[in-house]
Amino acid sequence: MRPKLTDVAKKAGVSPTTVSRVINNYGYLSEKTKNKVYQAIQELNYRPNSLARSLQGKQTNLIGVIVPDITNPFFAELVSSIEKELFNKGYKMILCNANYDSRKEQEYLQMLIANQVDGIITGTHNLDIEEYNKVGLPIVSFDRTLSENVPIVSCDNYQGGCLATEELYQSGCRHIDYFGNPQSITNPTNQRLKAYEDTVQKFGLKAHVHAVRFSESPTLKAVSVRQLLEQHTADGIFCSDDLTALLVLQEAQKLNIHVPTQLKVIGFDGTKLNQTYHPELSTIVQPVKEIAELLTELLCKRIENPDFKTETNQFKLPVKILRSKTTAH
Amino acid sequence: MRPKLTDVAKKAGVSPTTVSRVINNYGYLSEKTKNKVYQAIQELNYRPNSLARSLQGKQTNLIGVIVPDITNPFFAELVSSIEKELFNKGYKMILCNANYDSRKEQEYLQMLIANQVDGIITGTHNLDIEEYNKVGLPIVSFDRTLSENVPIVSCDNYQGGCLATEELYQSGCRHIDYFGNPQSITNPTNQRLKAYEDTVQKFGLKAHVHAVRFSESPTLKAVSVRQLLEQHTADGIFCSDDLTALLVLQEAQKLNIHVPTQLKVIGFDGTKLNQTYHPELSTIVQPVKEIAELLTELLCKRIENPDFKTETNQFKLPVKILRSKTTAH
DNA sequence: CAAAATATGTCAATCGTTTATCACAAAATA
DNA sequence: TATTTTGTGATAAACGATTGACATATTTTG
Repeated sequence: MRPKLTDVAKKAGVSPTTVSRVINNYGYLSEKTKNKVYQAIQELNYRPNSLARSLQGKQTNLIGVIVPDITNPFFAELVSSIEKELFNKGYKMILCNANYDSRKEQEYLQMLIANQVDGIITGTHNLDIEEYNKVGLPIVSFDRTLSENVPIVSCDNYQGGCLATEELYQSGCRHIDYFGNPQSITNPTNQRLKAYEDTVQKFGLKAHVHAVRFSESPTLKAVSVRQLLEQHTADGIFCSDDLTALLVLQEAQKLNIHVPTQLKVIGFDGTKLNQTYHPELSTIVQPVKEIAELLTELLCKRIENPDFKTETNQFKLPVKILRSKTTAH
Repeated sequence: MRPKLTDVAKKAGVSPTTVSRVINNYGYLSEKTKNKVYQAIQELNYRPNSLARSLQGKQTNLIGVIVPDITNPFFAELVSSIEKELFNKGYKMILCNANYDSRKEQEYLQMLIANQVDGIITGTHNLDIEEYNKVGLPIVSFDRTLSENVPIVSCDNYQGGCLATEELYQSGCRHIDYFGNPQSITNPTNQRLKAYEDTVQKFGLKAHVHAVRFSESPTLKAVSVRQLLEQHTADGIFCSDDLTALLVLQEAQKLNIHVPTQLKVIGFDGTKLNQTYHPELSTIVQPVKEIAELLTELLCKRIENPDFKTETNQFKLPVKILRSKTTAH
């Protein structure tokens, strides 16, 4: 049996009240008793039962983090950054992999509530916004519009879309295709598409939009990509994420379409992983660290003060373009 | 304020005891009252407070998962598989990114205990084994030796090492180098090295072992790799993980060393990510799904029955070789 | 119709900790 | 010396749910 507060009291030869006072550091305490208690805690390897503390009114220091897919390097890096931030602030993370499955997301949401998490960071949503409104907990969201009063952090998707499209144009492309995950209009990542459309129009070009679902298997995605490449119509492709861009590069190579001379490609996300293992890929780099910092910052503010409000609930962080070989001219 | 059991009772017009009976499904209950209660639960969006339940003696259904680095695709896939398994069994995961930092690992361990997790899966350890013995909770380990009575699951690292080395030899390599993360002898992944040494010896070749730390930055790793390649001594390299193998391929290309004609390369891990985006890389594929299944299976057995024992505490799962272009001849 | 089974309620203890209140020292200050 | 400050203990009520003991209906069965 795990030692409890009364065991520590007995060991230290003081009252339970005193032990609690030492742990929570309030009231009058002499150095001597403090040390006695600390020593007893050490010897028994005692840790206060979080459940009991939290039940009594203290925070749980648990944060629920919901993402669609942790095996996607972008989310892995985001989660890693969030975890770092949370850890430094004394919070622990319950990771929920929703897998683009609304039932799972719903179950996780209920579980997080039941486990009395102090707050939730969500980077996915396939649920009715209503479900999130019912939660009654501090929430912040990454790249998803949930509700009026849920802060939403994202990179400047529109700016990224412009930069990417312009890069292709300036590298000489005149028939620029868009490959991307089809999204609802309210989804901020949809701004990448919007920016693409606006930008090609600005240059007097036509938009060619192709939907490729994230959730689809890479094999399936590859087939769609291949079909498109076989038409040999595009001289530039803007992919809404790097993994799709890599697929395009792969299929292009198989079809002996030379990049960047015959076809230029640019992606989106710019994970460290890709920067290291695919430095040739031009891409739009999301400021993952800054996103994680802002998400946790906003959430913690809300936890400390539930009435915490900012003028706006939309936070767009600037992206950077990484020009490399796949858009060289 | 979140509704509680008594609120549900009031709403349904029954006693708190009855509500509890409905939730926990025991004693005599009429369909009518059950429905009344269910409806009240629905209307109030009530969830029993996990903290209170667990404090009362029920399980927390929380499992701590400790890994060194979630941004490493291998661990991302492992964590993803573990999460799937746990979710299906009704458990939730607290993800701990230890970052090769023993202080952080220690803090996380304490936190998991304080949060009364039902069990721990650990895939890293930089702590004294003693720390883990003190835990007094069901633990299972991936690829790390913790203690006599902690089950340890890993792929058959030795078999993998043999397969990899043999593959290089059979593809014609006669000067085979080993690039890997230096490990303590007790670490099961060290068996990859052992297998390499045994196998080259079997073929009458000399072993050439080069240490490259996982925890080092890719840039630093790349430098070591480059230095080695510049010597142009090896005609085959066995890397103890795929990421290092990719680095070797990259540096080889920069130095105009052609793979596989001048140099053959084989990695280890075989993540889905690499299989998709680097199908050219020959590698040893770890059975991630099976590892995750076994880990959770063993842990759950221990949770249900703390005295659960198996004849052995070492579980080695067979690996598969994936022959591809980087070892073609 | 009596006995058993079914259905619900009341009450209280429990889990481990926090925290307020009251009490009573001993030490420091006026 | 009288008073305040400081240090400690004892006691009890929370937090929200579970569960056992017991009482009391109502319904079903023999």
